[in-house]
Amino acid sequence: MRDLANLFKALCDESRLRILNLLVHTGELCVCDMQRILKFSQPKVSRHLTYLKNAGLVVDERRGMWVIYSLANAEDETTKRLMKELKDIFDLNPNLKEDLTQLKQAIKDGTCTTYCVIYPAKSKRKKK
Amino acid sequence: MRDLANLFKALCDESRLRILNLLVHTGELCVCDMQRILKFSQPKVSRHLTYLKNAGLVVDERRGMWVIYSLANAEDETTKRLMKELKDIFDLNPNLKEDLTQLKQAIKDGTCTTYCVIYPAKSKRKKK
DNA sequence: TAAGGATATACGTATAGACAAATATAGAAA
DNA sequence: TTTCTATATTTGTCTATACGTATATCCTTA
Repeated sequence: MRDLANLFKALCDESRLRILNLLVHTGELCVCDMQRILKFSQPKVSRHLTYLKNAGLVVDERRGMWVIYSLANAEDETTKRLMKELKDIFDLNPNLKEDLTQLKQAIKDGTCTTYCVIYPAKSKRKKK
Repeated sequence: MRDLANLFKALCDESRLRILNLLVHTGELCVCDMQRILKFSQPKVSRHLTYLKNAGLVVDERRGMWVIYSLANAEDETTKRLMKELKDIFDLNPNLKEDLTQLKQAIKDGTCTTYCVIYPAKSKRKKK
């Protein structure tokens, strides 16, 4: 019960929703990419990612110099359902769509570290 | 965007989720019933209901001495989808189920004002 | 009008958490 | 080792909001 409230707590911040939106569409992204795309300060991205990680919504993995965050595989049915719904809800939102435009632009410009430096071979990757 | 975060803000409190759960299953309920079933102080119920009302999730209507709260008909697609999903999510939660047991008990005992005093004729009512 | 029940609001306190700025740490490369 | 880049954490400040207590308001009924 408290779990359910905490799940929504992780979702009740605009910055975290924007981060999740990027991850929903890419699967994974390094911190500095989110920072650049969303124009957040570095500590700001980091703090929100820590929050999402503690809430069990994302996982992180170090890749050399970078830390890659990706969506966690939800363990419980509730989180699973909600995250699935979230995907659709995100697509209804114009502002979130704009963030995705920025993301695509960064990939095209070669300024997206995850796609252009860490994993240059492919733009769609399989999970490890 | 801020709207979406605010929607989740309304859902990120355990007390408000418990209130919504009752409303999801009854359609409508007066303040004093929620207070008794959830064992909340009167100002606590009232404050959370005001919060939910400002968030556009519930509407209120005075019926003589009582104020009846019911679920609002969501105007936007996002809220609509989320509330629909919420219904299923609530049913997965044992604690919320326990609240419903208390509710049914109150109806049986005749201590549920909404069902036994305000609308004694029927236990399932149509909306006004 | 007075009284009482139902509901809302005001106030003070406590806590969570958002932010910026500064600092710390980790890994890569010189 | 030193340096640079990426990321995390600490600190201090500020805001939102949860709570209980006290008080106000609204409506019904005597």
